[in-house]
Amino acid sequence: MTPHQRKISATVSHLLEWYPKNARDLPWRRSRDPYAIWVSEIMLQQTQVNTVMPYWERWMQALPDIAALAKADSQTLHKLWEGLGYYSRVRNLHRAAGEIVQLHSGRFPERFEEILELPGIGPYTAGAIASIAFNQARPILDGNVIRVLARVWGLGGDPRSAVVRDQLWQTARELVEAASKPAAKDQTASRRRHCADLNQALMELGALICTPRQPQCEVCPLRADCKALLTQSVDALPALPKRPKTTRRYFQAYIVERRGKFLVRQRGEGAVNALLWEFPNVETGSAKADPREHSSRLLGSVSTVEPIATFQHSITRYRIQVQVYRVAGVHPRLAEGRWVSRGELSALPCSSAHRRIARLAAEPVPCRT
DNA sequence: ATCCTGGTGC
DNA sequence: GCACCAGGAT
Repeated sequence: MTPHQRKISATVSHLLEWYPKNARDLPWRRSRDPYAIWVSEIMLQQTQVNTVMPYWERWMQALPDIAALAKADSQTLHKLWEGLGYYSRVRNLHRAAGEIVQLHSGRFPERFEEILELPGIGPYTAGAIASIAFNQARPILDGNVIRVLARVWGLGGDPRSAVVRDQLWQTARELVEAASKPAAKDQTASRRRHCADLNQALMELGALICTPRQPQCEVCPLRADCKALLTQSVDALPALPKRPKTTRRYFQAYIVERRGKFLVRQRGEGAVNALLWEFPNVETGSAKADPREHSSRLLGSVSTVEPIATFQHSITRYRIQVQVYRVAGVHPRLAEGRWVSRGELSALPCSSAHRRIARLAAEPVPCRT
């Protein structure tokens, strides 16, 4: 046995020992249903556990199986996803459910290659489903696992470079394959879900102990195996490249209310936040752009334009300032969009920013003094 | 306030 | 190699 193989095997033992005692009791971990695990993995892409939990519960309640998802309409799905962001994920879930019904008789495929074919499922998610739902020896590599492996093996260099990325995948593969083979010293009945547990342990360790900042190396199950700890380079690993600087952008949004109804419009298929509903808005060049000029250009004609609020939000690398105005005197014939009641508005799927504007719209018009 | 985080698809 | 979103940590 080479030193490398010994390290792989020690890491597997330590992780499998640690995981059952330290894993969080997350709702999707109580399920073996590949559908439930798939939904959780898609939600967990780019989104944190605490955010996902209520969404997953609601989703599973509303759409308990693949057939229910396949039959659901786009508006229901977007409403269930509202606020999670990256809305292409929900469209891909729907398309994939359709493919599973058509191509796999409604049963979630078990072969890795077939899982990987489904829309919205890449190498990470396919590995996660194969290992967690079906206990197959498939590696996973997400941000958490990259951090753990880069530190334990002391891998410098950009983890996104081909060389380091291949090293990381190879290590992840060796770990899960080692977990899949019964160890000489431990052949009790407890050896069963070891591929599932090993992969989840890697992620859980990254989430709870081997964190980006202030990792808890003192209590880490891999502290005896960790190269970075030995060489005091934990804080320097993984060596991620700096993110590009954020760009400031400025938007104005208009609350147009007439006879208790609000003017809203639906975003196009190819746009950011595709198919979501929004208040009329324009991107301007600066925070000082004239709201009267921009709103009348967008809405035909306006009488009064009153500032309501300003807030910030972020999409990808953009830092966006939204100035919200209440606009009166809009000709319903000139303004494009749909007029909806307060109740209808709350039923339409919106991005977080426009849901926020909807809350402002619901507030009573402030009295002028 | 200012920093940081994250898989897939094109 | 970039676009996609909404947060959390400090």
